[in-house]
Formats: sequence, structure tokens, C-alpha cells
Amino acid sequence: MATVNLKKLATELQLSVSTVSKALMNSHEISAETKERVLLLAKQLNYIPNPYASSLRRKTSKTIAVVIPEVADSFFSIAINGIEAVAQDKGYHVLIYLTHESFAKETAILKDFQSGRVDGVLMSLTSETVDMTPIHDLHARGIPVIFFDRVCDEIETAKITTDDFESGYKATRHLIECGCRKIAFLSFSKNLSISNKRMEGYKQALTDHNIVINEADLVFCTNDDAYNHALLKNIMAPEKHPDGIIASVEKLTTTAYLVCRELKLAIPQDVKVVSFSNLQSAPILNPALTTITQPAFDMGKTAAALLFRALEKPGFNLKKESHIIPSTLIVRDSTASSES
Amino acid sequence: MATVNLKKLATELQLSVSTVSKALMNSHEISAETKERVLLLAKQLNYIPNPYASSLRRKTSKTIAVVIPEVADSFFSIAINGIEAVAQDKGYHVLIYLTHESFAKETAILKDFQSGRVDGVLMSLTSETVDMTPIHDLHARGIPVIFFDRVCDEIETAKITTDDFESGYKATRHLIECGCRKIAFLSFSKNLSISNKRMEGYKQALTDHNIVINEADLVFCTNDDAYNHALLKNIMAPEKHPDGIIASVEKLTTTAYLVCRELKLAIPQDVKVVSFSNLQSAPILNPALTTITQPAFDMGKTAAALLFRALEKPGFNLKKESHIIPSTLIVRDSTASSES
DNA sequence: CTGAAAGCGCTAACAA
DNA sequence: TTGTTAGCGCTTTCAG
Repeated sequence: MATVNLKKLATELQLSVSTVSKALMNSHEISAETKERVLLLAKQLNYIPNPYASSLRRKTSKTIAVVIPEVADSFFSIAINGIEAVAQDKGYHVLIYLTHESFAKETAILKDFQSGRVDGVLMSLTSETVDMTPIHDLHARGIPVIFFDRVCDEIETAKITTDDFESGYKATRHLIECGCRKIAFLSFSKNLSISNKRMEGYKQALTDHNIVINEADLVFCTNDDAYNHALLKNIMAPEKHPDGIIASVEKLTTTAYLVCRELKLAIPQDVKVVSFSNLQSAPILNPALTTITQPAFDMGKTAAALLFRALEKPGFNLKKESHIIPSTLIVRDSTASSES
Repeated sequence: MATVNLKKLATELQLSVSTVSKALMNSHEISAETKERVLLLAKQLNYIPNPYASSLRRKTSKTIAVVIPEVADSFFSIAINGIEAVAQDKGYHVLIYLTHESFAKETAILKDFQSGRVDGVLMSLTSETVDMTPIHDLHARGIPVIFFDRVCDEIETAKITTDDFESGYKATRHLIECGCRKIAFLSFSKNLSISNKRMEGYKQALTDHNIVINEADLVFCTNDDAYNHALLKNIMAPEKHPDGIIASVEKLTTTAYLVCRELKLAIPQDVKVVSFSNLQSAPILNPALTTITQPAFDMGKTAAALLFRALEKPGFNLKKESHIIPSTLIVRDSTASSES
């Protein structure tokens, strides 16, 4: 199938390439009838413009990048749905890059973007990321970067987050109100904005309720499930185990549940659990899981919408455009009061 | 920051643009010392090639597309991880497109690919898709399309699936062996290859065990959760409800569980459940869910690897390259025998 | 209202 | 071994 391009249309119509181009862009300086002729033939020959030629010329690609740690996590999956919904609507294309929590990968990916491959970037940081120069470099090239979920304070740009501090507070207060006095906080990495904010909320709630913060109850998990499992098993050892667990990251929920089962600790009688999670299956867990549910779809959608606004209006100031979309505490059986 | 391109490097080095280009491509016709000089300056000035100029010229984009119904499903999430892993390794970029089960969207997306935006496509069909012309059109342009999971028989190309028939058979036989005699099969769409094959396996297993196939036990669900819920509630009505359920699609699991709970049907005593699912939380459901677990990561990886092989070797024949990667039946409490 | 011409940044014949 | 030239397909001045 011979590829049909502007030149082909032009010769076929006895017009110049530039006229055809303008007609297709619906330029005001082309007569209505010429436009019609062009449009008609374009349809007939199934003309599809070459995006790369256009990008090269215009210096914009109608493409954005989404850089996230992984996609096998319901938060990011749902967020992508939100992003994609807006992108498709705006005629943008979405490149997906997974960092797998590796700063080196993140750096390589961001560096590539200096090429002009994408017009803008939506990203959620690696748990390893401490050095922000790759992001600054993008900034310097005028490529907007918007953070969602895992943000960094250092960079001045739009950040879409949920109310992590308040959610941490709410989760903790809920456990306290359910009678918990020794609450373990499962965190993922010390330099993850969200974990830290949630932890601050946790600490504040403890303090407000006159419970002493015990450093041993701050549990730092890793990417290694086996390690986390062993760690938790240790924490949950008989006699002195916590009576409440907050999993600040979804993937730690399964581990927590399994460890409790292995140790014959009943949820919620022996230990109550609340998770930051978007698991659709939360209500059918054993027991049904009390969650802090993040507005994943909305966060993705908001971040994308903001990015497109910035891309469409050159002077748009992202710096003052951060949004905090609240999470919801959904109480289920895993924190039911032992006595009624 | 002034953008540094080949011309800039060339003038800086007193070389011609083509020499610099060749040097960067490590062409054998460039002297070692020139290469060194070029590489050094390129590094110093942080030269990053413009991918669109290169794509325009070479007529390949080092980009593939993944077209799937949605990403908020653990199968696709995990498959994407597999795809992305290979792509990153091969230096390819991954564009993600979600069809949201809409054939119109799928068509629009595939049509765009005729532009040469991507070198190849990995896709899983919409549940609506019956007309394959958009895919044929891509084929005609020489753009390879590989199917994974949701394939279509009509197109001759590589297809990566799991053993859907056998899995359907296995799931059904398992329920029969657990004492079920009236097994409902929850399907998603009548024109979905995977659902149909799983259903064939189901029917075969019933037949082999001398159980009459009851059309009323074939339940066709939709994208609408509320509808599915009502439908299931009807199916599971007292007295004549099935004693076994096979959910051929992950998302139907939650609905099935919730309906059983509402109707006070105990799993597995009153009804046993097995799901085609990759839910990480399967073991901690109430009760723990017996699953047919698909090799999602491997399927994604295999599909991607195959595509890249086809892209790298022009003469590669995809037609004879279909792979069937087996799923695994993991027995858990939701199908435990009522009597021991 | 239409066309000619230049060029985005890169690659690939072909010369030298 | 290096340079010259000619585009890839499109957009965009600038003339007509």
C-alpha cells in the first residue's frame, strides 16, 4: 500500500503542498471549496499525517510521558486510567515508563526526555530519588513536569497529592478510637514524601491522644517481600506485638494479613488493620479491610488536565497549581471493635 | 539552554554533520580518534539526538504500542510490566492506549498507527470487536500486530495466550471433584475468544462427567457492575441456585462474593467459587480464593520479545509463532470440600 | 486565496 | 576516512 502524503494529495489535486497543508489545518486563508476538495480526497485516500514530520517541524509532539514506579498497584493502574482518559480527549499520546523504584532508571528516562520526545511529564518519584537534577534539567529545557502522589518539595511545580497527613491522622485516630494503644506504622522508604507525611499524621494523632511514640513501631519495609515478611513476623511476635497496624502502602497489606494468620493473631480481635489501598477486593478480604482509599482516578485526571492546560497556554503558571484531593476512610471489619 | 544538535557538534569540531553522525553511530568508516573527539564533545555538551528527526528519516520509531481494554485489572497491569521490561531492555518506547472495551476507540487508535507512529503493536481485543479491518489495514502497511490474551482467530499472526480451554476444563473438573453438580459459568462477552474457550473447556468437563449442560448456567455479564450484581443475585436466588461458580474474568469475583454474602450463601459450604484471576490478595480473601492464575508477566514478556524479534529481523515469520503459556490452578478455601 | 521556498534534525547515497 | 548532497513529510514565512 503506497503511503499517501501531502505531496501525493497535492499532485492529485493540482495544488501545492502548502495549500493542501493549510486546507487540512482549516486555515482561514484557504477558500471553502478548496478545503472541501482537499478534505474529500484526503478521506478517500485515507490520508494520515506523519506525526514525526509534524513534530520535527513544530517542535511539539502531542505526547506526554507518565513515569511511575510500577503499574501493578491499583493506585497507579487507576491513575493511568484517569490520565489516559484526559489525554485521549485532548488528542495526546501517552508514553509509559516504569522505574521499578530505581533512581538510575528514572534518571535515564528523564534524560531521554531532553530530546523533545515528550511535551510534558507526569511523574511519581522513585522511593530512592533524592537527587533532583534530572528534573531540574527538564525544567531548564522548558518541559513541564507535574508530580502526582509521590512528590518532592524541592521542585516548584504543580503537585497533585491526597491529604496524606490528614489521612495518616485519621487512620491512627480511628485505630485509637477502636481501642488500640500500640500501633505499628508500616512504611516503605524513608525518603518517600507520602510515607513521611502519613507518618507525621500518625505521630500527631498519637501525641494528641497522649500516646508515646515508640520508634520500634515505625517499620520500614522494602521492595523485597520475603524480607518484609520476616520483618513483620518479628514485629508481631507474641506478647509484645502491636494491637494495630497501619499499612501506608497497599502492597504491605497482603503481607500483614498473612503474617497475622501464620502467627494465629485474629484480625480484628488481636490486632486491627487499616491500609492505604485502592484494592477493589477490600470488602471481600478476610476480614474485610478498613482502608484509606485514595482518589486515584481523580488524581490522574487532575494532573493530566493541569499538564494540558500548561501545554496549551504558554504563560500558565504551574507553581501555584497544586491540588490536594482528600482520601476517604472506609471502615470495615478489620478494625471492628472487639467488644460491642 | 540552547539545544545542541549535530550541526552544533560539527561546527564546534570542524567536522561535517555526516561525519559526526556516523561517529556517533560508531560507523566503521570513521577513524578511532575522530570518534573519540566526537563522543567526548557530545558528552560534554550533553548532546541528545532528536528522536523525531531520526524517525522521520529512518522510517522507524523505536516505539511500540500496547492497546488493551483497561489497565485496572491485575492481568493487564502485570502484563505491562512484562512488556515494559523487555522494551526498556531493547531501547524501545511504549505507548499505552486504553480502549475501555469500545470498538470505536480501538478503531481510531489503530487507524492512527497507519501514520508510522509505532513500529509494532501488542494488543488485546475489545469485547466488542468483531470487525477486523482496522487490523488488516495495519498488516497491509507492514506493521506487525501481535495479540496477547484476547486474540482473534481470523488474523494470521503470533498470538500469546494461556491454555484457556484446558483451564476452563481444569476449573470445572476441580469443582466437580469437590462435589458440585450445578456450576454457573460467568462470562463477559459472547465474542471474547478467551471467555469462549474457557467456556468450551467448562462444557467439555461437564460432558465428560455426565453432567448435562444447562444454558441457564451460562451467565453473560457486562461492563456494568450494577447490572452484573442484579443478574447474579437473580441467578443465586434460593432453592435452585448453583453450587459452584466459575468467574472467567477477574472483575466478576468481587461481585460474586458480595452477592453470596448478601444472600447469606456460605462459601464454600453452599457454593464453591473459582476465579480466573491474578489478584495478589487472593489468599487473604474471605474465604481465600481458588484461582486459575494466568502467567501475565510471562505473556507480556513473550509477546514483546516476539515483536522485537520480528522488528529486528525483517523476514521473521510471525504466523508460526503463537505461544500458549499454561495457567495454574491454585486451590484455596473457596472450593474446600464441605465434608472432610 | 494560492504557491514557492526554506528548513526542522537527522541519515544515507555518493563523491572525493 | 571525510564531506557533499539530497531528502524523510510537514509547517511556515514570504511572494504572488
